[in-house]
Amino acid sequence: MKRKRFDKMNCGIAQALEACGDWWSLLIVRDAFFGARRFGEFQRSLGIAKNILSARLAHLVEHGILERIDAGREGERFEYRLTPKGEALLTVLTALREWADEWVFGRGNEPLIVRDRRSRRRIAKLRVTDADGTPLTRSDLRMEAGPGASRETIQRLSSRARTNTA
Amino acid sequence: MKRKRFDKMNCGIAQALEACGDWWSLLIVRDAFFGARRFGEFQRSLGIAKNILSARLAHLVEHGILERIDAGREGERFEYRLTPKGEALLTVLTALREWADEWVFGRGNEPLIVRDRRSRRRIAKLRVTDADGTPLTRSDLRMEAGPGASRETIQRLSSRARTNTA
DNA sequence: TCGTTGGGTTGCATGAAAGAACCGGAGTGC
DNA sequence: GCACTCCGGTTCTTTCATGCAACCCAACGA
Repeated sequence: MKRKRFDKMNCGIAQALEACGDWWSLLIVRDAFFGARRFGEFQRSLGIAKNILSARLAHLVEHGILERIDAGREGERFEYRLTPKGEALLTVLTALREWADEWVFGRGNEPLIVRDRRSRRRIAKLRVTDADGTPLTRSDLRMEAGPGASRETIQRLSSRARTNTA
Repeated sequence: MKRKRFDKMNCGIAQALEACGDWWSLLIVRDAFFGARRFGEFQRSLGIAKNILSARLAHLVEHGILERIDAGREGERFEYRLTPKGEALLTVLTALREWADEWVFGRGNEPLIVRDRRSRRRIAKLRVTDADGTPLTRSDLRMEAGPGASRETIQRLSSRARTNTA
């Protein structure tokens, strides 16, 4: 039985995972952020099998996250570069890294520090906030159906409003 | 050949993916954010196979993202609840959703809108910024080894500093 | 008491990942 | 011109993970 895909789900998280939620995919994107461009760079840096890397790169290209560009004249040399859609994953990567820094490594054990190139100061931590910048947590939030909500999404949200108040 | 795991990698993104980067895992966490607690709730909501759900829940509990709590007196009824470590994944889920809202669905087609419960205003979009709040993109950033960096991480960063300036 | 529901486990069929081998074209040395 | 190497893959085999259906037992519920 083929693995279930998320592309029919009416949910942004599912769609994002469909595009780059496969095993290895976000590490490939991370390497692209670090400057990797060539097949061999990704392969050596990650220690991934070549056939898997090949499939993942194709999937990311298909979803518009990477772009495959001819690099050698007339040749069979290619580069994989982040598109704007791919560069927009910076928030996702940053959120993952900051989560692990705090909850896996612990403060003071971060393997990587990200700074603003000019000011040399560390970047600000990502936070979910109100429009005014007040930090919010799970219980402060309220989910509503948006313009693109399917009937199931609407039903799901309204049934939850009745039954659940966590 | 057993699937490669990321738990030995000296990288926050890899560690985060090790904990919740499996297929289905973040959707389970999403459902927990939406209020799901019981095995059957997750199963019906996601349409996931029961054995896989069982394995994923165990993995998330093992990594301290969910907590398994007795729910029936004396009984074999359990609930799965987000721990603080799990609730901290809110930024990750938000980053994924906002990315898909913009790059998959497109503005004006979001299936879900998240508001502050009190002010009823939409939450602010996550952005990677300087300490002052100035938005930053990939080229504004500079990666440095942190206190928890391994020798390989240090080498990797210094070799990149020499060869690459993207 | 008997049926039903919840919360799983087990077994099987099939797809996906790891690793190694192979391959064709471009460049390099001689 | 010819061997040799590197790059960027593809193909093959083995083993693991996923999906599905069947089964199971403890708690409720009537």
